[in-house]
Amino acid sequence: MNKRPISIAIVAAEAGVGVGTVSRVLNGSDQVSETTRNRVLGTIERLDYRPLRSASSLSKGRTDAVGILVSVITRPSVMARLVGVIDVLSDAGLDAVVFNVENRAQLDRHLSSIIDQRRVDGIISISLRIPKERLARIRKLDIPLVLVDNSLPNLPCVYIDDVAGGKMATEHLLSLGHRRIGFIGDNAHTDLGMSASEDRYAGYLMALEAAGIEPDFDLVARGPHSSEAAAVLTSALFELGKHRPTAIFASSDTLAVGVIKAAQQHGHKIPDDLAVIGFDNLEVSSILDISTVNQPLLESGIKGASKMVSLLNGEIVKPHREELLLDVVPRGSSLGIERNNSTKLYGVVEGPTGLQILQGGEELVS
Amino acid sequence: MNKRPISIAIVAAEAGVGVGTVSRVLNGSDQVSETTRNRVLGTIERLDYRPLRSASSLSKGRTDAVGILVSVITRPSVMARLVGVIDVLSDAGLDAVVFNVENRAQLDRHLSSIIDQRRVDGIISISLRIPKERLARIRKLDIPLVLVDNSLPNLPCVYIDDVAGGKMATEHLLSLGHRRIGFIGDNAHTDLGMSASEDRYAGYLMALEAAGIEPDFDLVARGPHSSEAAAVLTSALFELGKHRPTAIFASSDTLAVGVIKAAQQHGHKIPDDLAVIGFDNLEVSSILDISTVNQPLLESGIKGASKMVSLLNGEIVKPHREELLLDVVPRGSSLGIERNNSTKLYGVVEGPTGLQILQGGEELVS
DNA sequence: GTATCCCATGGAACCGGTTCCGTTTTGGGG
DNA sequence: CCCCAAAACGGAACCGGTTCCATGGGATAC
Repeated sequence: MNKRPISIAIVAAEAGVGVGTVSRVLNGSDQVSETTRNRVLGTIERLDYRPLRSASSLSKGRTDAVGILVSVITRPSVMARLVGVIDVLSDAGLDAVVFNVENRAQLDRHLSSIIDQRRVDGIISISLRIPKERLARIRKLDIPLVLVDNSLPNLPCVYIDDVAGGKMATEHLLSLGHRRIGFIGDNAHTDLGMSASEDRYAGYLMALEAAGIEPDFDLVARGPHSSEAAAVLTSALFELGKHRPTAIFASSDTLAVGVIKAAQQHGHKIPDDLAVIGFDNLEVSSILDISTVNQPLLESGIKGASKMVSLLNGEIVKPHREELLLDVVPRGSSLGIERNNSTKLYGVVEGPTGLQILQGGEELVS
Repeated sequence: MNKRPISIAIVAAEAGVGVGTVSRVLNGSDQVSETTRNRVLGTIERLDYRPLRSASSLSKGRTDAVGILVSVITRPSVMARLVGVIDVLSDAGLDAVVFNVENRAQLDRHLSSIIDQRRVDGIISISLRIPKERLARIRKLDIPLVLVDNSLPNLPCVYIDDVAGGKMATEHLLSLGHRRIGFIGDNAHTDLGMSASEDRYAGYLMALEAAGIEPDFDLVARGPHSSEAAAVLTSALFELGKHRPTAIFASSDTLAVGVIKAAQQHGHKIPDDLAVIGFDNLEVSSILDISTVNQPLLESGIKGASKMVSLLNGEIVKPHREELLLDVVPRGSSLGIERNNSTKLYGVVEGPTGLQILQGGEELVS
């Protein structure tokens, strides 16, 4: 066995051509005659040769990889965006290098190593705010940067209007006649600049003001981004007795789940005793029939990554800054109408051992 | 401004030393005198120089990156493992290149490009079976491979015994007196070789047999891995009337959620009319008080990535193959005991605008 | 038949580090 | 003060592609 992997020089020698010609064939140059091309391709095939990534990176001056900065990756909303990003990059032949960021120090460290070592051609930041000084450096070095779920002037980004979304959610509860509306949100995350929850809170206040309702801060609570925390906070709100809220806007579906859980534990009926609306339209909200504000999560990732691909190809990014639209999805947790949310047409058939639902275009496996 | 980025030659010239010396300083060789080292470090600092990743990759013959093959990434269980992997790699200074695989063709394409272009130093496969022919190639090229949530002879891997887990879950229901126990699982995913659901089904059959119960295939149902599908299948099982199951083992918590949802829609009380146990111990099962079989998800990722780091450092991987332990987590969906699952000691305090739960070591933000 | 042009091609230089080898410097003992 | 081994160091060769430039040959034009 030949220990040393096959290099372009070996291919060239074997095919009886120069290295330049092999390189041109590899990169689809039209400066190669049909016969030569075929001979080289044949040799490549025969030797099972693949060019080494790092070598071509060095000479081409680019890595064909994109760095993805992600905050608390476990959140379903973040996940969905990430999947969209990865799929698009993958289709474009770009490596997706994922950096999980949990605090400011990590963000700095990752950014510095990414930028300075130029291990990637571009950076996609999901739900994270890039510190100003880093931003300046990125700009100076001309490294493409796309923001997903975030917005900054003069940068390609995909974002939503969280303030408007918070307003929509609150207005939905107002339209149902509620006047004592609580808010449960995340702790302000100044560290990484994730301000969605606070922005939605701002929208909540705006909606109340527009309705001529004085905000009651006893109905406002914040905690960690978890259902458990939301449940504890909701329980605390129930201790207000007669002054407790008749509806709650949770700044994310994850929190809404906790709110509902707490209400049930206290013996309160949803939505009669307490109406609830969340945010994000996660899978869980559909399953548990929770009203929510839908935002296109997967789409945000897809569009963000597409912008990156365009940037790297030197194309003009069509909508440089793109705002995705929100819409209220009213469900049982606020309307009280029993919805049949198994709307998908699932065909149940008899399988070899028990019932079975076949998946799209899939054959029954015996 | 100097357009061209700073290279090691510039640093060497500036510091009045040879490139070799700068390189030695960068790589922490002890063949450099203290004074020279300091001078070089000073110059590096002053010029803000960072070695180019692709250049050092080429000459060192390694990329300092690890490829992560992931199946349907959106599943919370897969996610958790992925997070564990990324965090460990990141701490070890390795790039995490994520490849999302949705079908066999994609798996092949990714594997081929990863392997042949040597874009990564090692491969971690999460919940995926690597085709035999690829495996042979990986072995021949001596590319480190670690399996997470999967097991193959002679390969470092972290896995669980799904059969035993299925048995444990079923035994839990049996111990509560149930005799008509249903099973709801995933469609066999022969494409990517994800067999967890089928393995758990095997354990289910074993437990029944051990208890002297003839399996009733009318109580078995499979479909896509979603709550909605599970709900539909559960509804179908309810149509059996008197012969319907009194308990259901769902091969994942995601499915268990659908089972419970369907039972509630049909007016059946959990667990009195129907006991349910899931698998994975996802966050959702804790929130919804669903009994489950706990498996260490995050840990599997951490351990798998640690093995990879050891392999790349040329160290011996301590437990070459590692089986993680499972345990039944009984909750309200089978026991019917109202559990207070807000066991965490959350301290609710008065914030500037409303109630607030402070997070670990975090300051109150004003 | 010859001049002209262009297409196809070979190969050297280059990308920016690492490493090895040969040379210089250092330090300590005689 | 000299000698020698060991430490420190400089720099060429190298990793494996890409690209540019020079060259050769064939086709076209005259």
